[in-house]
Amino acid sequence: MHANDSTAKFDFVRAIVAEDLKTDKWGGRVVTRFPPEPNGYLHIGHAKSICLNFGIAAEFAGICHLRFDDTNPEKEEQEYVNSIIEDVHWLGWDWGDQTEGLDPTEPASGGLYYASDYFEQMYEYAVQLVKAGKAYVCDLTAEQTRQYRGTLTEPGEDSPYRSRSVNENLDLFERMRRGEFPDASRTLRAKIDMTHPNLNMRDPIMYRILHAEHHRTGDKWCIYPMYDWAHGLEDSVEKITHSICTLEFENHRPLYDWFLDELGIHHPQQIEFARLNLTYTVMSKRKLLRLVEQGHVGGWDDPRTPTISGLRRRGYSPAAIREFCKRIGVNKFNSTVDIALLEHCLREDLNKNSPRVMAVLRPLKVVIDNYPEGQVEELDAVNNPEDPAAGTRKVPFSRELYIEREDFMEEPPKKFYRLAPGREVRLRYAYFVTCADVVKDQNGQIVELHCTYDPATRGGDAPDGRKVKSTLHWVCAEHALEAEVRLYDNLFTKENPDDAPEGEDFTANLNPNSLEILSSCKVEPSLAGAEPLSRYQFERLGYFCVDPETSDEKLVFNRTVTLRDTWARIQKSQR
RNA sequence: UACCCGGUGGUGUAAUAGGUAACACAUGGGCUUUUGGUGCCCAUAUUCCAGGUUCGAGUCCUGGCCGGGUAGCCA
Repeated sequence: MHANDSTAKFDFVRAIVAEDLKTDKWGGRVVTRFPPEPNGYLHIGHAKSICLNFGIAAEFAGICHLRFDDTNPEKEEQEYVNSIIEDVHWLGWDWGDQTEGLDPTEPASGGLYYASDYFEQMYEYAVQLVKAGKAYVCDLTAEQTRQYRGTLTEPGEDSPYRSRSVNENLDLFERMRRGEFPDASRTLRAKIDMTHPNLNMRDPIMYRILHAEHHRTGDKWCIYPMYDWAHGLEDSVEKITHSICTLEFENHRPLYDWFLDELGIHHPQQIEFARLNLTYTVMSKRKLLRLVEQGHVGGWDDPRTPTISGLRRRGYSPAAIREFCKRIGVNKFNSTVDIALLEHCLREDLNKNSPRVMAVLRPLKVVIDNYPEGQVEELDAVNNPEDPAAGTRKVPFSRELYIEREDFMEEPPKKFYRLAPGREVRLRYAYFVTCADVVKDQNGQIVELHCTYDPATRGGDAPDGRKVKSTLHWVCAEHALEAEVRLYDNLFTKENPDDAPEGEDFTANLNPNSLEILSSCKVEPSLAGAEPLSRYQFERLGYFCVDPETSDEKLVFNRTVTLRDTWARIQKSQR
């Protein structure tokens, strides 16, 4: 396999698309779709599907529709529609005129679609099946329907209403639509085979009666189509070529095919792939909803959750998420991706693109004894060593500074390179300083350090060529801005949160230390007025993002991810 | 115990007519460094099992084992 071979490295879905293009199966068209149900917020697992569908469309000169699969009014809300539109767009994908669909009373146009726009068409298709003797109105209760369906190992039995005449079915179905019957009293079912080994084929329900207000169609309908009936029609109406979904719909494919074949309409190919699992987190809507509702996290956009809005607030970039989705690939078997890969993609992007600033999380006061009192210097600092075009900025320096508490040790162990009594280190972009004295309070707590500086090392280079083992970040005391910094760790303590003791569930593995709030951090003055969601690297510490709760009175940062930390690893192995 | 799908280093993937099992992450080590960051180099480790076909099998065949999905008027 050669790197310049343009046909190389297709995943199995792309291989199918490429083959279809080659054989001209769809007249050269590639039309995919991302069809979320607006009943929750999107998460990183959805991002995999979004990147797959929109990515394939982009790579093969096709188009991808954003379509809301809004066929269950009881669970769906406009709030979710809005958040999904925002998230897909934030991830960097476009579907044409995305503003058109924002008004729930207007039909969608451009590449934004709603299943609810097809309700009338779906109804007509259903009538067509009834007329063909392929669907019937059934009066069985939910409980009876289940009993008649049989089990995994036993065949089902025909419903007593299965042999109703076409005319009776037509009449009943129309009256269902008109609202003459109470909820759940009747259903429209496809007439297939109650003994079929695939349970989905045992006369599946196409419509249920539900007198519920729909977020877009209001009270126009009191019958709503089931997924299996609706989804293929949505795909067909939109002339989708490749209908890509997750593995649990594999068993539904025969039914997807059956409906479209019986109707004789455009018939896309359904292709199933494995959904994403990530270590140390949960991905199902149900579990995320529980975390939110039971207050284990602050909301759908809590920076600890794997929702797109949470990742955004945490400081993830769309590019990092897209790169991650590219690297994990696509397959047909369940797997769990190491969260370290996501963080790797994150650091890779942030390293290239984040401006550097200095911030001290746990401040320790340092006084430079031989530095003139009242003097302030403006020193040059590089904004991004990975990007010369980012330029430089000035940072103030004077007699009193803050350094990181953990950058000083009174009795340094082996391999600790940082400041210690009598030891010389470099203050980044400033001077070499040597620790002369340690001031403690009555409890023996270190409250202040006294140092001397070497004026000849201004900017951080020694003219005599002498070396120091480490470089510390610092913030000038007089000019420092106060900030709150929120440190995050994995939400769960176990790789697989579901691995819980008998009788307990994933919430038993919640990490009690997933959030630590530091309220008296010091950051350099250039951060004044930093915009919400803007990203920075705090030198030597990690990547941080301005939280939307930030204000003129209080700067608030979220730690996106730490830098790779060799020292932390050494410490860990020494214990 | 019915039907469907699937098993490649620790993890995620590649090997596209049967032809040297490769890449990334992680882990360990080294070099460079005004971030213990970045970058660069090296190392560890892989085809579920058993037969068969073949000069040659991750790939094809048979049998087994293991994992996942499915009994909503959810999607």
